[in-house]
Amino acid sequence: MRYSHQREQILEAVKSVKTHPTADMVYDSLHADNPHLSLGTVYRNLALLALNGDITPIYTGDNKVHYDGDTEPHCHFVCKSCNKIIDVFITPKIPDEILHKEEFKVDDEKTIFYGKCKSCLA
Amino acid sequence: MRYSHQREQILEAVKSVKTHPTADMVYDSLHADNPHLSLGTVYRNLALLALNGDITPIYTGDNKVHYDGDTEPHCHFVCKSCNKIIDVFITPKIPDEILHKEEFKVDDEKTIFYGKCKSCLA
DNA sequence: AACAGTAATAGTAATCATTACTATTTGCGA
DNA sequence: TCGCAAATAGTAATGATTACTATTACTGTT
Repeated sequence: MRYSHQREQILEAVKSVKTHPTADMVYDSLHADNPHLSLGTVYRNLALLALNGDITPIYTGDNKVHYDGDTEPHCHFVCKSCNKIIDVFITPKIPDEILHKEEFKVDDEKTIFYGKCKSCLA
Repeated sequence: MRYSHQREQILEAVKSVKTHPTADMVYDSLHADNPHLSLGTVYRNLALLALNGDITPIYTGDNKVHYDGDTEPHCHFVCKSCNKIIDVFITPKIPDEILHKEEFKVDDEKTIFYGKCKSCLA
């Protein structure tokens, strides 16, 4: 994988925020300073960076892929009202009985909690 | 919510299989016997049934919503090669420290394990 | 420093899942 | 049976994502 200025910017854009942005959000945040940046480039690089383990995709069910710049294993909370994603710094533990199944070999886990955030509860 | 023959069929189609079908798959499985069934009806009813708690949506990251007819709390395994979804009958336990957070109130949890299934490992 | 080769980008078009819209049908209470 | 609101069928529209292609720009070599 060759260096590209765009990829570096995209990685930095995801790493520098705690908002778990989508491709569209990353594009918006960079487009002002880089008018020639292409949305396709953002999509392709987010996928590449995720494949590379530099960022983590989150599938909340809102029909958009969000990305987390923090690759330390942790969980997420999703507000069913406003769709906000909040980091939950619990280390998910893959149960031993799952690790030794014959049917499959697990190498990753994603846990999402759903509910209502503080401001939506009020 | 008023009774409809289509909704009953759609619910039955999801409940009767262990394959975690998408709207498209449900449509295909019913369309042969019901040539006038509309895809939009399938989508609308799957969403309704999920809202009602009769089926459970699964967001694996393959950009399609899958549905599980088994509403007992359990986890899923997703093969990163063939995208097959396998039930993992572990009762996920929401940790106490999460249940008593001030920032949000949790009322649901979804856990997905990722890896390779037996046949894709071979 | 110029060259060549190839990976990456920009810009646009296409795809695919899902939702919206509207005329028609149907469940169901009066 | 009548009437009405809810549900459907069929089709059009939307929105996220991917594909395509000509152009650009890294990077190893001379």
